[in-house]
Amino acid sequence: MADLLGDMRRTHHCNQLGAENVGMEVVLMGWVQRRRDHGGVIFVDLRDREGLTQVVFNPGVSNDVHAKAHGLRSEFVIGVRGRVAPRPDGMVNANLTTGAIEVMVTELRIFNEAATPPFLIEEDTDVSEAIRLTHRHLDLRRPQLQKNIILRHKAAAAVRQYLNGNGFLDIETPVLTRSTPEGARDYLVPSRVNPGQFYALPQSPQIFKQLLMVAGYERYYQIVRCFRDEDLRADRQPEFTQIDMEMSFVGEEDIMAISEGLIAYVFQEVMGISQTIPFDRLTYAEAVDRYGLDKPDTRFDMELKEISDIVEGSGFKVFADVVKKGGIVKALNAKGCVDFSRKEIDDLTKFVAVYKAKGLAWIKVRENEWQSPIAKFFTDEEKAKLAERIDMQPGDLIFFMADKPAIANEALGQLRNHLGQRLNLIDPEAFNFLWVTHFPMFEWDETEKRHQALHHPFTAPLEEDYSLLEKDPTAVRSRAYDLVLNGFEIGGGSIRIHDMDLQSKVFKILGMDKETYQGKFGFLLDALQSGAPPHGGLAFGFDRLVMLLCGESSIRDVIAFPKTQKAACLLTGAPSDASQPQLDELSLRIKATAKV
RNA sequence: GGGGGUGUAGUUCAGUUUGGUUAGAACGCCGGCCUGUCACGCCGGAGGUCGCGAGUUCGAGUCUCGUCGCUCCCGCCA
Repeated sequence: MADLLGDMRRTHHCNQLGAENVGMEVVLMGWVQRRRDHGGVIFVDLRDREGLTQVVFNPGVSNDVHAKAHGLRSEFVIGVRGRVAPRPDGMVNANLTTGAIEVMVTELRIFNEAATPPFLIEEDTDVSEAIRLTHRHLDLRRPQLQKNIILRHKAAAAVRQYLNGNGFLDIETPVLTRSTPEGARDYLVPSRVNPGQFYALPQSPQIFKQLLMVAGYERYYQIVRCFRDEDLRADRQPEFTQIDMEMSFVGEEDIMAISEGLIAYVFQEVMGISQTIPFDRLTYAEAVDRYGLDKPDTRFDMELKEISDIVEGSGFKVFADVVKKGGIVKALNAKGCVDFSRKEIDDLTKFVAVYKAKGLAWIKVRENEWQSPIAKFFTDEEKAKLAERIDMQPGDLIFFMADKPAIANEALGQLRNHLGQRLNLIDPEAFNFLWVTHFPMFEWDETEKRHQALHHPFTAPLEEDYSLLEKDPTAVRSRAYDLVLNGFEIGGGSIRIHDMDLQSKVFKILGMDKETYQGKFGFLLDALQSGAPPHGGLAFGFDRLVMLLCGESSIRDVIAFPKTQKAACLLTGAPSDASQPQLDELSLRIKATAKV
């Protein structure tokens, strides 16, 4: 039978007591981390969310209490009353904040016993993630996870504090909303009172925050849950949290400045480290040119060099033909890697094949010669130009990629990241921020034979590119910007279109006729005609940001109750079947093929 | 939708290459001893549908086929 709390009340937490408390009578409560029973004296490490304190049961103090302590097991929930005593000489535990003292227990209450946990509740648990997620309430007891979740709270608190102080209003937007055709797959919720119709869960509050600007609220923010029914990744969950912001009467500079201030504040409050602002900037074109990716990891150099102009007339047909067909040839200098084995290079070739690259040419730069299957195809002049462009030095290993620009850049950019890690070029303590600006407005979708918005359809085009909207949409640059941290996109936003005619034109370029866009976005177009101020905003991926702050490699480690790769919750068993009466009420029928 | 990895005791793994008696280890758990440990120590013990289902075989943890879970990646994610 479990003891009741009664009049026992905690006086301190388990990371609080030190030499200055010696002699004090205290009450601690928490979980039994470990029991070390010496037959006589029994030591228990008592754990609460703040830390550990060693409590001591000595038969010399109380025989009854000592006998009761003999039955303690891992994860029992107890309260102890006792006197703080200094550890005997030589018994101080320097690894423990409270290691100078211990609590000599005079009263023990066992509030609850606990089944033997399926894994040890400790810092470095080696247990599979499936088991951790199935017993998430136990996993969440681990110090590492508690630290992450507490840090997440602190980050959210700092965000609110900063934005509140800068005139932003926290305004809630609907979770049951309308499906929008562009973008990710929606999560749908059937409407009982409107049979056959569905709400969609928001992929982001995009349109609502724009409507709030039209409505005159000027500065809005929300730490808000968003939903996308797409396949998962280590940094992607079906429901995730955004710091969503929007401002009126501003341009890019204003939003970037507020964002930098926000990030710097969060880093100062949460991590106690200051960030240099403003952050560096690159245009999309420059980022792709130098790093191959639109979210480059700028913690290390090793930039890509385009060599199309040097090799287009060369005797190496593979390169020359690619350039002739509109492709590019780029090089990556892996400094000092000349001794990579044939197998290592083969493995890297397989690595880039994942990104559709057809091959990976290479040159090993030795003291007096190039060791390479392709060196023989180049003239001395071409060799000299290559050596200069790529900064070849003896000891270098040069990789070449020739392909369509999108493939060559992506594959070589990913190879750059891969080598950066493998060659330990990355300072794991560093936080490198980078704005990427001037994204293209549209990209051509070959399968659907139409233009797609790269960002979203409400993003404003760059004014100087207006003239290109009709004749060459893919050349139009947008007023969109992403914030990149250590190679992760942690935020993105844009200046929005606040003019009805321009918005209609963009819808048309996206392949919608007037009837279609009036039907889907008529309410937005109406709003734009009713006094819409110039406005723009940004949304941060809060989970990713916290993941990087915590030094974790998966957002599941900074979300209290995450889902698996199949979008299931192993703890609750969601998703689950609906009963026939529920389905009937919603006018739904399950296809026979959906059931196994 | 596709590719890779993985699944054996409560947990982490070995055993699978080359099918062969009672499937091992560590930690955890249970019992005993132990008054200064903090990964306590010592002695003893319990614990396994080898993910699931078919098949091949005298015999399957091991081979074949299917299927499911977890995970990483590609596609997808405006």
